[in-house]
Order: sequence, then structure tokens, then C-alpha cells
Amino acid sequence: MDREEYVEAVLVAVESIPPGRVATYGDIAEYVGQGGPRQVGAVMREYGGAVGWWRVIRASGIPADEVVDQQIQLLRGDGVRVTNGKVNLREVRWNPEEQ
DNA sequence: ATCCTGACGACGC
DNA sequence: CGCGTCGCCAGGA
Repeated sequence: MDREEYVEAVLVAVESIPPGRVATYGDIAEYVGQGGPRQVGAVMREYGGAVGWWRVIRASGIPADEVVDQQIQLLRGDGVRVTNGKVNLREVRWNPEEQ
């Protein structure tokens, strides 16, 4: 799998996250089966604009520093509760299986 | 090959 | 809950 295919795979995975749910960088990496959380982050930085990048969040439930404000707004737009700058993953974490 | 860097994550304190 | 440390995986210099 070359880099371009990898990027595609990641973007497809991100697009499959339903509004109202979120996935962590690690979740996407695991789903794609290649690379790690940092690679997913790199793809978001570069091509996130093409998909629902704001539905990808850190495992801590706190958005990446670079985009924290906008990500919170967009998530709220999806109906996701954000308390004290943090998302409760236990209730909105995306589960690829239950698709 | 080597070093540095990073939209990350698990762990220990 | 906040922090520092270390592991991880690639890309670019």
C-alpha cells in the first residue's frame, strides 16, 4: 500500500464516522490497519478539509491544540456534548462494527 | 544511514 | 486530573 492509497483509506474511514459520533486517531489507524495515530494525524493536517476531520479526536477526548476551538464548535453542531473542552468518548465513540 | 519532528497514546506518579 | 517519559511510525532534511 503506497502513501496515496493510505491517505485514501484514512479519508474513507473518517467519512464513515456518523455525525454525532467520534473516533480517535488510534481508532482510525487500527481500522485502516496501517500506520499509527501520528500518521492519521498527518493525513488530517494535510487532507482533513476534504472530510469530517472534526470527528477525529485524541484518545483523551480533547481536540488537537491547533484546532481546538473550531473542532468543538463543529462537534456541537453534530449534537455532540462537549464538557469543559472535552468529549465523553464512552458515550459517543464510534464503533465500526455496529455500522 | 542518522537525526529531528509531530492534529498520538499508554503508563507511572 | 496534570505531567513527564517513552514508545511508535513515517516523512523530510
